[in-house]
Amino acid sequence: MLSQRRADILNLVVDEYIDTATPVSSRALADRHNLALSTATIRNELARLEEDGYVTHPYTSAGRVPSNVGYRFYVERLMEEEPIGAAEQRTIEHQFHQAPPRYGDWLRLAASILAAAVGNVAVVARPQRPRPALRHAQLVQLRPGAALLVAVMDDGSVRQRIAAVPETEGQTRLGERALRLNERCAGADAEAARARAGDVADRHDRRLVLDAADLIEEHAEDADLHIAGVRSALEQPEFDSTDRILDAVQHLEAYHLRGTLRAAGGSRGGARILIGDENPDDWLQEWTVVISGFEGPDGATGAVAVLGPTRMRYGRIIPRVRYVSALMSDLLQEVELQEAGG
Amino acid sequence: MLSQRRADILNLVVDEYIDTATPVSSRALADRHNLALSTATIRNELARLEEDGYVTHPYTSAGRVPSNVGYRFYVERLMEEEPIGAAEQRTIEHQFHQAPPRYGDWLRLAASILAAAVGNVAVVARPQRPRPALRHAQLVQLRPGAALLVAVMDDGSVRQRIAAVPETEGQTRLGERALRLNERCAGADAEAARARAGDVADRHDRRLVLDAADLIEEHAEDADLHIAGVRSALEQPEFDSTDRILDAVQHLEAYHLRGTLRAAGGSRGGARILIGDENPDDWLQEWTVVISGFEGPDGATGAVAVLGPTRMRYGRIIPRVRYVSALMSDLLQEVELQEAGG
DNA sequence: CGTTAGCACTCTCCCCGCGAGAGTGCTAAC
DNA sequence: GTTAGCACTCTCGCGGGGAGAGTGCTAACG
Repeated sequence: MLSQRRADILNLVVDEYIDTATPVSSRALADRHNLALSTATIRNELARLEEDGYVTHPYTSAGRVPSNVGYRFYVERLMEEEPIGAAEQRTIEHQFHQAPPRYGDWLRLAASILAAAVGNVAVVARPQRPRPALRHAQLVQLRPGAALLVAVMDDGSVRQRIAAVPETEGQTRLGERALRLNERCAGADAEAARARAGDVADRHDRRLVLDAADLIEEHAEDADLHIAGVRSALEQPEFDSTDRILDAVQHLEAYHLRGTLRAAGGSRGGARILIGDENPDDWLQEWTVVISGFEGPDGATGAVAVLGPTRMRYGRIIPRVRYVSALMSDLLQEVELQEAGG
Repeated sequence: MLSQRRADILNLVVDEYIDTATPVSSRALADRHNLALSTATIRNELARLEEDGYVTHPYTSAGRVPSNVGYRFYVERLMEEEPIGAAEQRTIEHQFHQAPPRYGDWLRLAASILAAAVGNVAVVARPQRPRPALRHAQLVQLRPGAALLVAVMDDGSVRQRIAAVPETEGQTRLGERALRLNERCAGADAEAARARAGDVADRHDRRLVLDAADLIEEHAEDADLHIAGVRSALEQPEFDSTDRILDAVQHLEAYHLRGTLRAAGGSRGGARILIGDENPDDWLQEWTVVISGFEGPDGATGAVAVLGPTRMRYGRIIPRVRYVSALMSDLLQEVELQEAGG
């Protein structure tokens, strides 16, 4: 285990590096923080820390940079969380309550607020039930033979697919089919719906029941992910080359992030932190993900996450992810509604 | 008007510049295309073209670069459209028919295919009716006092907002309210719904009718825009500095593009082309937008667009935008459905 | 009068070298 | 165990300078 002094030094190294984004020298530590030590002694300690893998050298005779191990230790033992002041809390909550009534916009707003508070990419995933059931289905005719099957789930999520229908039937007949579909499948999860398909005599109706079952089972649209703060994240010095930026841009879109977030999972209440190579994804090897699950209505769970370079302000970001996550839970309990609107 | 020879030279300048992305010299024109002219003569003609505003000089003694006026003339009079070969057509249509059944994925696929074909940003906007009517509404309780109002429109689009409901009512009672809401508003557009609100005695029911009216009126979610090819576009030489890339990234997201596309409008059938400063948006001053509207079912209109630097391969891109747009119309008429799926 | 060769001039781009500066590791003294 | 001193290393920024590409102009040519 690390001696007290060495831990202190590591702490300072990480703090300093997070702040300046340049390798930290023994001189910087001696000057800026009043260690009662000479630079030579500090250098010795730094050498030991490097032996143990907490810091690295980009090249001989540059300062030290924390390693993933160093960050991990920092997050678990050293870091001081930056409290969310009363003013900041008010600001955030105020923004939340100015929310537009549209649900999607509201989630987007949440992402923006968090992104602004932490200066990195923020992601908010719409709460969903693990195994949602069908609330209501609609058929919207596209053209003869094809209709859009729109399914509203009991967690409010919506899924759509193109379904085959008899060529000869117009919207009226399709409406009747939708009615029967609802009678059969309302309240059913995928399994139940599929089980019920067997009893259906009409071939097209059966097909629709199976389509609906598929739809229930499918993952929700990626539109259910809201991303903000990409620009501020990419303005950080780690993204100096265009290649890095383009790589990041490519991965930082809803469609791809879906999988990432699912993999990272949501530890309800707390915040899960994945630093650099702790991430399963290749492209995240130099990123840190801070993620926290929150509770939506009725067993649904959503997630709030921040993504940034491993050199991120952990002490600031972690409590804010937790805070916004908790706020989301709260607001889904007592949503402040503007009485105006019409 | 331009003399034949001068028009020829302009044509070559634009072709060459599109190809190489470097200012075009008189020598390059003389060498690569067999003009029976000396470089000196070409230089004279270039000087005249510059006087008339068709080309510019980045600095004294560099080659010539087409101006917006030059591109405009090129697009209208000079350019040769690059035909879509049988093989390419097959490839594209094949990809389309491999579409996953989910509607959103299908639109996304369309954007990807187009983006791949043109090497630039492609956008596909879901078809929507100009004044949709409510098909069906659902209430999903979030918490006491608040519910998610989900509205499925008759063009298949879906809108959601948070609505106030009586604190004391659970999902069952809300279901009854939803039923009444549907009875009152099914088939109504925003105006009709609002008109009917007056007749509703129950205060909360009335509030819901008005909420529904708002929802009908609102623009659809930005999730209805599908974007692809950002990376390939940003790899082009015009995006050499990180600032340019970040600016582009910031604007190239669904939320912001919505307005842009609406402004550009969709000329059904053909393709509308906005070059550089012909674009209303500030950030598009060095972009060209090629946009084409397509017909969805039942009076709904969608749009297909390509965005790229003004130096884009017009002759390639324009017919492909038209083609994909037409394909979308066609496919919404005779969607090929895989019989498998369950 | 249009076309062309020749030439002087200009501007960019890239490479290179070099010196300043920052930091380390090591050694020897305290 | 701590510290001062020193040699050594590596980066970074700056300026010079030459090569190269291209133009505009002028004068000659058919």
